[in-house]
Amino acid sequence: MANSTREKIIQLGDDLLRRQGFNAFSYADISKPLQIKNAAVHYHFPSKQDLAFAIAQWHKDIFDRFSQKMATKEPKDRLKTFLNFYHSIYLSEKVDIISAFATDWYSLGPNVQTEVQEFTELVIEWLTELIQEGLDLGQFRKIQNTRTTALRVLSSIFASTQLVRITSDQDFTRVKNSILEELLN
Amino acid sequence: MANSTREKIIQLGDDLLRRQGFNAFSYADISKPLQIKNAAVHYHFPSKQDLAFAIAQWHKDIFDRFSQKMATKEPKDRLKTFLNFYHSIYLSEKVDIISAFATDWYSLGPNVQTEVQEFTELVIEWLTELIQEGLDLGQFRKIQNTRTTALRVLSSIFASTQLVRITSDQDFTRVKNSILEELLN
DNA sequence: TTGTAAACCTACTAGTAAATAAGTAAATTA
DNA sequence: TAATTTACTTATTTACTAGTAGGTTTACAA
Repeated sequence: MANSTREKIIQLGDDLLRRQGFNAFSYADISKPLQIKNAAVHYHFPSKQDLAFAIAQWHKDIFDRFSQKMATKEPKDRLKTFLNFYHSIYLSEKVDIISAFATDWYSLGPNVQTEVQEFTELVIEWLTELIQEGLDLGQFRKIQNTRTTALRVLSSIFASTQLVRITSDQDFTRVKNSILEELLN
Repeated sequence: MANSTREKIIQLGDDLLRRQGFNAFSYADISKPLQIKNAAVHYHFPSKQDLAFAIAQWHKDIFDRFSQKMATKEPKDRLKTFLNFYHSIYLSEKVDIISAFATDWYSLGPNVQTEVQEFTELVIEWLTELIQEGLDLGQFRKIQNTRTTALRVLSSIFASTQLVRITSDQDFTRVKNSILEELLN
């Protein structure tokens, strides 16, 4: 199943969405590299909205597996893994999936928007819990409200994947390290 | 000059770019509301890249006037005005111009990219100086390297204008206040 | 063996995109 | 006043867009 055409379309669609934006790629950009016809993509995803929905779902699944795998690790390491995950994103010239969806927000159908909202809330809550646990264990420093801290960590990381396109690679590492320094005791 | 067709096209183009994205609007979206023909837009901006360039330049000019007007004010007030400026952006359902350009980065021609890079560096340097001054005057708390702090302020604000599209309005205010709290003595 | 459904393909439509050529009216300049 | 430039319009081109109708192959089941 992992290498089914459907899966390949989702992965390539995700790549294009995050590298170029939702309105900047077409079904042809997907069918050509996969060496299938345009209509084959439409067979799996009748409309582009259906594809967007599937991509959102896919990320939900990935994050679910990620958070389950991380559950046993301690907050400090979970945060580091999370930050490193985004580090690898910016290296691939892509932006984070949430910011990608956010910028193309008004091109998305209501069901896609709902799916993205659910996924985002999942990530924020995961981060909030992580920070709370870190505080309880004395690994983190208390700065402000945990959700606010979570939002700022997320914001900084999201924006960084975009900002480095404009400024320099160094700037990402700078921000990443400062988040760690700020939180860690 | 302020209400010339050229100026109107730039302002409407900026609005569309930041609300929908570069690839999500067409010349028709500009010509229709202005009640001119499609070709009239092409007269002023032969290609869409020319329009993007003009929008970038326009923001450079605006920021130039902004920073000149702010020059006499003290760092604390300058920062507050800056944050409030972005608060008004998110209220208008638009995203910041830099993140808008960043997400559509690979749809932009090299000269537009250069212009955006120059503008971004201008803003970062302005913020860096502001923070340094605030530190010298004892208004701000030293957290880390000034450029890093500037990047994090910028990142948080940029991402927030995007994130609030997905989550709630409250989350923006949360982040905005936390930036102030963190910096101010 | 026949039937059926999944996973395609060929061929097409209707609409929209950016861009251009050529013409025109009004204002500006020589 | 004549020539030129500015700011458009009409009309068209080329290319691409998402999406669909209907036919074909393959595999698997009854």
